[in-house]
Amino acid sequence: CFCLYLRSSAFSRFKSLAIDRPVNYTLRMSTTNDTRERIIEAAKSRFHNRSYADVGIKEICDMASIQKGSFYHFFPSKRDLVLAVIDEFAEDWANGFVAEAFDPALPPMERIDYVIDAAFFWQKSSKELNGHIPGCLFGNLALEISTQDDVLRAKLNAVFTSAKDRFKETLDEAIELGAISPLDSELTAEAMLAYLEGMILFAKAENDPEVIYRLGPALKTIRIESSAH
Amino acid sequence: CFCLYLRSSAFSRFKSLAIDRPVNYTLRMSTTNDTRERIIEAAKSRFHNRSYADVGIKEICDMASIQKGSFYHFFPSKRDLVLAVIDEFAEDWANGFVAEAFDPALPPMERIDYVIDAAFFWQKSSKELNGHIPGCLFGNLALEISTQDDVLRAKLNAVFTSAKDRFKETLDEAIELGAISPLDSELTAEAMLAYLEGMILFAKAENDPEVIYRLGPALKTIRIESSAH
DNA sequence: TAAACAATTGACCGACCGGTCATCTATTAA
DNA sequence: TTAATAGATGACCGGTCGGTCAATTGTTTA
Repeated sequence: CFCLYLRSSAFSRFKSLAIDRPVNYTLRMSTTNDTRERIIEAAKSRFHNRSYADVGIKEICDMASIQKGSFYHFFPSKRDLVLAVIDEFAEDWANGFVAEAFDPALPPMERIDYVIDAAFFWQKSSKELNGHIPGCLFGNLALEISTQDDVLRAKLNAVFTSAKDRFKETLDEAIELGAISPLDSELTAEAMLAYLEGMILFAKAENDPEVIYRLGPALKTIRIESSAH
Repeated sequence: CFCLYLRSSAFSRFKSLAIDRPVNYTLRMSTTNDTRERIIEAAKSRFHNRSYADVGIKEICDMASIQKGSFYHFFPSKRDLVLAVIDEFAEDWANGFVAEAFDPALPPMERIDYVIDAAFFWQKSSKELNGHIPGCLFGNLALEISTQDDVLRAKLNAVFTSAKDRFKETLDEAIELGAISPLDSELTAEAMLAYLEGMILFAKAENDPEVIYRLGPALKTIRIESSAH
């Protein structure tokens, strides 16, 4: 499973609260109360499987078994919620999907293959649960709200950039080992990530995870040459 | 400009009404009353620049300078409206963007370059108008509603398939002319379209049309080999 | 000219939207 | 033990959502 929700979220809460609170206070927070986490967990799942605009606060509260007043005790607005959801999901992603796919023990170009596998199994297992492929939460949100909220857009961009960096490291390593001929690793990394999002978009549109296996082989063929100096 | 709205929409109305209506009646419809077209035009622009869920009927009516009752005289529901919007936009797309990019007078692989140019200028001019890159309406809708409405999903798939066919024709022609080495043109066409959608997603997330020029060169490097027999 | 029908109006519907607030309870620190 | 504060409650707010409808106006056919 790609989700290390409990571990990662408990850690992040501890970290953020420890800054300006006494230690024993922080311990209480991180051990007993989980309402905030339940809200985020509920929102994460709904936003991922439907859309930001389509999911209401009431529905999230019902799913987390709390009242609306409690929600606004933890989040000033729906927008602040989705901001937190992106943060948490990015952490899940980095610790789960990305960490698993970009395993440093693997030869660099095999990691790229592994990204395809990871994406396939993720979407496939989601489909088995809900009947529909949810796609990539970041891609979904990026297309839904990029024109409407520049702060959210920037946050999503940051997530993409850190994912792109993983591709770039891998490509640089592959070049160094002579596994591939030199290229512009920065741009090629971005291109590969774009292709990955495109594949997932098609898989979602066809509601068929096999699309990822069909189109996957092209990922490693993507190249952008270094520009001449 | 990629939009031949007036010409194409007038033609489609004529066609669809001529089936079961007397001729002079059809002529009146296609010459005087344009309310339905104004509704679709307003919805097309709003859905493209924001999202399906975020745009209300009231707002579309205001934009088209009609009352809500008039809207429901032409469309049974919001869902039927977006169905019609997809139809019209697909026609605009085929007659504009696609027809222009896949110019048969050009050598096949140059058409692929031209797709990048067309996508770039389209997004760039949209940004100059509204301050934000709208992306691809079909990609936007596919990610927003694929999990919620299988009929809409199927309709969007049909649009993608017809676009994919243009890529496939072009690749087959290039292979025949010896411009590229043989490959699986069906899959490679789908892969190229996926990459195109991925590029546009990134351009929208960064709100920068230049992304399309940066990542564009990789489009022609995408290859999926024919599977062995 | 009259009947028929397309087109339009604007008030109206219940449900739900994001968000507020006074109030109460549970926990903690002093 | 008490004062302070976090957490939770549920009624409530104005506004908007998609959608309905009876009545009116405009145009065409008979």
